[in-house]
Amino acid sequence: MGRKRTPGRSRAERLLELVQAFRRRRRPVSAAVLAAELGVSARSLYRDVAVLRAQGAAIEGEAGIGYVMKPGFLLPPLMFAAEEIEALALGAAWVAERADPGLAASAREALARISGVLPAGLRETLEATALLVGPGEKPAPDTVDLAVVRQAIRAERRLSIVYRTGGGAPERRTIWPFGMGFFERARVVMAWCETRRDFRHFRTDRISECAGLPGRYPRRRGALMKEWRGRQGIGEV
Amino acid sequence: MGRKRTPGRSRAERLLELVQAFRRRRRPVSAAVLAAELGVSARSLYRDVAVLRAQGAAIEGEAGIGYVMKPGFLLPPLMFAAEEIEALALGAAWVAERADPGLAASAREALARISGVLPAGLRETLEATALLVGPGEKPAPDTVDLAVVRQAIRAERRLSIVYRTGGGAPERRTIWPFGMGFFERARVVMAWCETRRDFRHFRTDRISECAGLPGRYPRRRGALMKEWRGRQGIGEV
DNA sequence: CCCCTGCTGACAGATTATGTCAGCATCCGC
DNA sequence: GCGGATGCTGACATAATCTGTCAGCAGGGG
Repeated sequence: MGRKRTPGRSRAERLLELVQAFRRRRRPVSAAVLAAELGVSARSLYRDVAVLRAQGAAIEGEAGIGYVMKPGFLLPPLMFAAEEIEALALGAAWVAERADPGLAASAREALARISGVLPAGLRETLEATALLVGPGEKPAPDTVDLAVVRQAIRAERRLSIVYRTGGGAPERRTIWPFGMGFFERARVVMAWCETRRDFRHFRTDRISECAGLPGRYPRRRGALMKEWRGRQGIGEV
Repeated sequence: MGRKRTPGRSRAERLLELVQAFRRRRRPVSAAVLAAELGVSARSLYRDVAVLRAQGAAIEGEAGIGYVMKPGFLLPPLMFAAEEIEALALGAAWVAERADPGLAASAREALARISGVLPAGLRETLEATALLVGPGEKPAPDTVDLAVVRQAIRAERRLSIVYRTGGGAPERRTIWPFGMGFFERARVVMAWCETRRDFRHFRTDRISECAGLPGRYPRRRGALMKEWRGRQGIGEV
């Protein structure tokens, strides 16, 4: 039963305080100490830690030791040359304009995050950027969400897709995706095709279904990429 | 009465999302739009704004207009998501591949700076990015250093260039550059041409000489850009 | 004048947060 | 191995908070 509670600040505020408390320390801290510092019970502190972890904070807890938060939760201040900011803004603008909607949104989101840690002068440069991406023919819209494909690439997971080849009927295939290529008029998934036992490219606008399969594929995607590059006669990037 | 509620994320999470939503925009946004974006009622959004203000966010609301958040909120943004890093990497790769050498180098440099603040996992994502820019026809190389042009744009300085039009002999012109457009097969400087007393585009590969003149041109480049947009029938970005 | 928009108060019901208690697992020093 | 410190989880009951709806006021722009 929640007997003694001092309303105090809101939970959101307390969570931020907890982050600051972690950042202030280098040595491990016990939950009891932090709980006392924030004026809550140890149980609540465990819950708060769980929330921060769910948000992506790398908080490590060891029994008998305490908690340590590794850096990389909040974005630290960043400094760039003006031309570097313009280069980032232009690249993000290109992605926002020519990639699939999910990646486009991510580009805008990333730029917004960077904007949040820039000094005032550079932020103006970013907001008033004069570098524009020219209009042009865009790739046909996709049926499936390419974020699913990218997720599979990152996690090295097999995908089951339904693909319509140039002149044929749709076929179901199982692939090991390891890359995605962005051309001016098309996007392509690079993969090892289990069905064909060879490397294959799949235009994203011809994929009508796409579902991740459980388990990883048995090779590293870096190795697949390297082998594919060799076959393509493309050098290292 | 709270009738239809989708549990969704916690309030703390939503508040951070709201900050990001503000940072993503430069133009005023209405509470209704933000509420829809966050999946919450307008009333709740007003409450959220009140909370952020209490935390020190400079959010300005004007009746009939909407909200604008001024920069300088002490709460830094959260770390990038994996897909955001991929979006940045892809954009930078495009710039590195398709822009002029100076801007390409800046893009790589900017990415290196970002890489420096990433936690290990994200740095791997960045370094082993699976998103590639497809090969394609690149713009013809330039004779002049476009960094000079960009510098002039940033500083709103007049430029003296020698330009070769489609079928004519090279001419010297004085221009007020306010933007640069990156097309698939060409790069273009957008400027007000003093000689022609009108807006003009200049393909960068046809500029054979380029030198900054002292002093600023008498208009703000943002205003020039806006007017040019109006003439082009291009909406706001 | 009308519409859009910010802003506030009230209310009731749903959701969440919290402390207490109890127990298990893990790491360290002894 | 033992004991203490510590992380971690579940259950439970109560208090606090959150939320949407409704209603209304005020300011800005056309």
